[in-house]
Amino acid sequence: MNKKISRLRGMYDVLPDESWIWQRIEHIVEETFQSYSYQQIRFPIVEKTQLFHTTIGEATDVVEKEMFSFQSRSGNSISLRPEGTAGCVRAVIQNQLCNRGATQKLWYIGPMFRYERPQKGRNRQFTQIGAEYFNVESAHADAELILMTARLWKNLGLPNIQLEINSLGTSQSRKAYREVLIAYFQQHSELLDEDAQRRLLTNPLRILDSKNPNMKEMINNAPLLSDYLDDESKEHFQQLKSILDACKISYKINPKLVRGLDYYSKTVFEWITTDLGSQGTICGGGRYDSLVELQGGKPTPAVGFAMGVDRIVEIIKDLKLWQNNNESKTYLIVDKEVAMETAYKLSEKIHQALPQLKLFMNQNPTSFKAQFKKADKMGAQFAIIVGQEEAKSGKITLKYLRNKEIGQQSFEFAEFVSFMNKQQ
RNA sequence: GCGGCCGUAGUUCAGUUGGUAGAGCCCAGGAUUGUGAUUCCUGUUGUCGCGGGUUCGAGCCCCGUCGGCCGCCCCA
Repeated sequence: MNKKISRLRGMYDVLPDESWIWQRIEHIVEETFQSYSYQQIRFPIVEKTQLFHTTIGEATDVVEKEMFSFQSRSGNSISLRPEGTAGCVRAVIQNQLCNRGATQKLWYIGPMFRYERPQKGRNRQFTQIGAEYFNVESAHADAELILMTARLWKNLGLPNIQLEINSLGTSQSRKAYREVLIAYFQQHSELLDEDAQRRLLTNPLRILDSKNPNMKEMINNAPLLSDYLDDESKEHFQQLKSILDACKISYKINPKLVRGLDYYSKTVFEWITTDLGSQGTICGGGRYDSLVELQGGKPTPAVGFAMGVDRIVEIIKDLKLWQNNNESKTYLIVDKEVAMETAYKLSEKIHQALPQLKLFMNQNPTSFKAQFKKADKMGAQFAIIVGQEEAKSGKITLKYLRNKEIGQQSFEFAEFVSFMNKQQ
C-alpha cells in the first residue's frame, strides 16, 4: 500500500542545491547571445506529430522510436517536441519572419522530450538551448555561430571541450556520394551487421558511425564524403575554416561526423567533452539550407545548433567548477522575548534600504545559540541581532561572523546601511 | 530497444550459514547567566523501493514490477 506517487522514469526534480547552477547558466547564455544580437524566440512544447516527421526524417531513431506521441481530444496525433529546430522553423515560416529577404538571429531555451533509456547525461525530459541563423547562405553565418558557442564556453568556464567539424556537402553532392556508398556497402554486404543492413537504404551515412569492430576495416576503406564534395561545398567549408583559423579556434576535421537528423547539409559540427562518459556531445549543429522549403516556406538557407543544458550542469557539478553565492549573506537573529512586530518592522526597513541584501529571517525563534549555529551553517557573513536591548534602543547590532577581529558592532540605522553598502 | 550492476534511517553505508535492524555524518536539545565554527553529553528517525512466492520464520533465497547507475544504441 504505497500511496506515494513517484516521478516518471527519466524525469527529474531540480532541487535548491542545484537550481542555482541552472540559473547561472541561463543568465550567462542570455548575456552571451544578446551580446551577439541574437533575440529570444519562444514556441510551443507540443506540435503536430507530422511536423517532426517531415523535419527530422522518417527513418531517424528520434522519429521512429523516441517520440512522446499521443492523440489530442480532437483525434489528431500530437507530440512533445524532441528538439527545437522543427518548431523554430515552423514559427519563422508561420509568422513570416524571413519574408522579403530578412535575416533572423534567434535563440531559444526549453524542455525537450525523448523516450530513451536513461543514462548519465541522458534523460527523457531534458533542456536544450539552441540558436538558429536564417537567410544567410555563406559560411560567415556558420562561423559566427561557432564563435559564439566558443565564447559561451569561455564565459561559462568549461575546460576540456573540443570542436569537430565536417561538411556533408550540398544535397546534390550528398546524393551522389550516397549512391557510391550504398554500392560499396552492397559489395561487402556479408560484413554488415543487422543495424547496418537496416540503414543501408534509409540512412547509409550513419553506418560510417558504427563502432562494431567487425566492420571497422571495411568502414575505414569506404569512399570518403570529402572526395565527393562539389566545388560549392568545398568553397563553403574552406571559408568556414579560414575564419576559425583567423580567430584561433582550434578544431578537428572529422570526416565521419554525420548528424542523426536528416535535415543537415554542408557544415556540421559538434563540441565534445571527455568529462561525461559516453554522452560526451554537449553541443551539436549544422546547416540546413533546404529545411524551410521542405516545411513549405520560401527557400531560406539556415544554420543552427543546440546544446544540452543537463550535460553542462553535470560537468559543472562533477568538476566542481562553480561555487554557490546565492545563499543568504545575512541572518536576522531574533530574541524569543522580542515581539515579532518589532522584528518585522526592522526587516522591512532593511529590505527597503538594501534591496540587494540577501536576508534570512527565522520565523521560529529559538535560542540565540541555535540561531547562531544555523547562521554559521548557512554560510552567512553577518548576523543582525534583535534582542531586548536593541528593541529598546533602536540600534542595530551587527556581528561579522567570518572575522573575529572585527567582531560585533553597534550602529544607528543610517550607519548600518552605509556599512552594508560598502560590503557589497 | 538490448546487456550488466544496484535499491537498508535525511545522507553515506554495515548487516555474518535465512531467526523481524545498526554505525558515522546530519538534525534537535543541553554543558555555557543574550553569541556560531572545537570538545563533551543526551535524543529523534526506518512498513529494509513496491507486490507476490518458498519457509515455522525473509533485509538476506525465487519471480514480477518500479526506480537508479553503467555499456550498447541514440544524441544535446
